[in-house]
Amino acid sequence: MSSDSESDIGLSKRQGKKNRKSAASPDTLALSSQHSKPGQSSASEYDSDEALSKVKSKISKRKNSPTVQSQSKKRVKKEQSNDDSKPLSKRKPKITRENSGKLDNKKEVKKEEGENDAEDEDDGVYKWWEEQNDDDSIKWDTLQHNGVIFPPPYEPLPSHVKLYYDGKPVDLPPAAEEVAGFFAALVETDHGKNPVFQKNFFNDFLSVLNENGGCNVKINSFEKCDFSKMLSYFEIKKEEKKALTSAEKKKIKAEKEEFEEPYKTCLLNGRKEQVGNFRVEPPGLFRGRGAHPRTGKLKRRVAPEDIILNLGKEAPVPPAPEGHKWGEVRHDNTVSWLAMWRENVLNNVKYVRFAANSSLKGMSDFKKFEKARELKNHIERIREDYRKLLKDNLMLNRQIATATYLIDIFALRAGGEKSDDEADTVGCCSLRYEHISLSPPNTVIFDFLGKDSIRFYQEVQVDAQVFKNLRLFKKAPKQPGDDLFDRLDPSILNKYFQNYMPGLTAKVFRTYNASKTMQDQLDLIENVGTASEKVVRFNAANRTVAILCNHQRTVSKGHEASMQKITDKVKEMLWQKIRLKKIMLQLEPSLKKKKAKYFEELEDITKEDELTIHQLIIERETEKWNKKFKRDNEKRAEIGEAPLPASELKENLKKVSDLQKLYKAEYKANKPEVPANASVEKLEAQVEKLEQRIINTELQMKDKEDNSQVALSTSKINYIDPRLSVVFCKKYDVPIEKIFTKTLREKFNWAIESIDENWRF
DNA sequence: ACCCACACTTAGAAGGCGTGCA
DNA sequence: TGCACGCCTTCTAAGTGTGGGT
Repeated sequence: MSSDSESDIGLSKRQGKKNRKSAASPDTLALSSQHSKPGQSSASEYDSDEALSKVKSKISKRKNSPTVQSQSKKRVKKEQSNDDSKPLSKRKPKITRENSGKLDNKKEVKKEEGENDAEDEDDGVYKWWEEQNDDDSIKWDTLQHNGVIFPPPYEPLPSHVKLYYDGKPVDLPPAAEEVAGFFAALVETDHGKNPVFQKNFFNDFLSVLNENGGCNVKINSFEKCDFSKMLSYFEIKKEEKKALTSAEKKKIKAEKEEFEEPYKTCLLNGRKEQVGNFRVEPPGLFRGRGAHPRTGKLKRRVAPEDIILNLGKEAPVPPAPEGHKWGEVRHDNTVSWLAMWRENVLNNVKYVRFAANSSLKGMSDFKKFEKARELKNHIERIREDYRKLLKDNLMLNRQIATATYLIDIFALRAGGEKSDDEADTVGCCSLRYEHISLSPPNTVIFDFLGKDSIRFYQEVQVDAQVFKNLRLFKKAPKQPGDDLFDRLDPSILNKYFQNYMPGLTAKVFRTYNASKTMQDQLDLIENVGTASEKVVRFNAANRTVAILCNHQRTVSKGHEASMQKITDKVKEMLWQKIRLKKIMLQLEPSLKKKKAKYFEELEDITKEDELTIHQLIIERETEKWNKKFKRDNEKRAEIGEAPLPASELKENLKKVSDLQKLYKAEYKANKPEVPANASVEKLEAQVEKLEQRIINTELQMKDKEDNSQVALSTSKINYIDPRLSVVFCKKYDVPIEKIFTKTLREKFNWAIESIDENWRF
């Protein structure tokens, strides 16, 4: 069939790898290239390289640009200062107040600080980015914190709220009632309707029920359980909470704040830092993403005995809750977590960590982006090499080259092995036969579920040799279920990457390509227009990156409806516009010939459309007046005034029906009525205005549609070097607040504070 | 060489909250 | 001025990558 009878593609299934379908014969190692025609590759290599050479040429262009020169100068400077760098711990005894202090003092400190964020900065803030710190194996010298917050104990439901089984109320022991309640809250959601979720929940519910002495009814069928009473009780509770006065709400919030205050921060090397997730995860039903085999299982309540605390030897150990002990207290300064426990559903470890704005997180974020920037210096060679390696005789090498190509060009993730009790999702190395389809000469269709079971669907053109290789990797006896890259796993790939650059791994390519793309996109933006217009363009650039990384979100519930609304609005405006033009022609029929173009669109609205629009307007107006009448009267009733007479409403509705009559007449006559004081000039101005509004609305609509499935935040938070955004704001005079939310500004403070406008990724 | 435990980053959903508009 | 809507934060699941033990 193919000219690629490039011989033996042995299938070596790594041991321990998830057993999918067939395991074909053990492999022969070499790939004899004798059949591969030399001319073949060169002939077809052409279009393939387009994407790449584009990238390359941009890189080489940049090399000669002045910015790069200034950059390299900077680097020299940095290196010099490197020389006198001392270990982080010895430098900067810049520890202010409450240094060795007890955390308990914090309340007063907090009061002093008041609302002012900046105040904190002028003496206390630690500008770690102004220092050198190459060694990150030691995370801290001293670490003090107050432990974790446990969720409140379960409060049984009032006795009239029950689970019903087969129509009968059930007296559940509180522990089982709690689990039933978890499900009740979800019955109407996708989770609650998912059979796997239901089954897993039900099994665990029954175990808890048995563990706690059972109940008055023999429960053995999920279908006979009626959770509706519980659900409506929860809904009532929610309503009640919402209905509280704002003063009450404020008070509750303040109390919560005060209680949480000690847990929100900790002392790292004597400096105050935020803690991220200081709350222990409450019990609940595991909400796995995609087709997760364990979704719906009970995630059990975590006891203090399950928790391992990590803090400095010198730090006081926070007391465990009354009558309890901590599982363990550890003093490991090679890690940056404050507490951990093991969760029962997947036996995964959960950590309590520093917040994103902490120095430790900031430093590693900074290093991540510097590493990605370092890849700039190696990417050309890497690309040259994998280009050659695509034709290598050794199967392993071909797979390495092909995988690298996919990771580099399509920003695939590494794709580690997964076990049977997780959702079946894949990345590059774990792609299987069925995940790509090949369509000659060089089109590849990817269709698979990636991280979080997000679908990756792309039809792309690839390098001719890549196409050949993929066909080779799919060659019989391989079949659906088999690994495409049967010789590969992320660690092999990463080892290969290390040859180019220490610390280079598959994920660095994603960061690099994302930030590089952002830089290129930002370079295209002209410095014109208002700040908000520039933000729109920034977001468009951001979107390019998000699409590259396949960051999606589920379309919101109301999306379609709200799109329809805008479409209708546009149509109505169009109709208005055309109507105005028609009036114009009645005033001055000769215009039609004089400005033929201008009147071309007169036929753009069908009679049918016209009718619908008429109806829509009439309905809207009627409703508007009815509503207003009702509301006004309600208000009057409240202040004890007599209701407005029905005649008032009638009068207004009369106006509407007059309008309706007018429209009817227009529809019949097939031409609008000319208003008394109309003039061509006035009408032209009105048309102009409408035209502008239509353009704006359509733009807004497009933006909305484009954004409906794309999540910009993930790339903004994790992939786009924040210095790019900061430089953009400085150079284009856009307030940083328009790009970064408060949280993001805190997280990226290092970028905001340290960058001048000539910085480039 | 492989496996697994561990530590850390990256991810979308859910829910809260502020705001702009009829 | 109420409320729908979209933005932001919180939550926790789901990845990647390292390193130690066998």
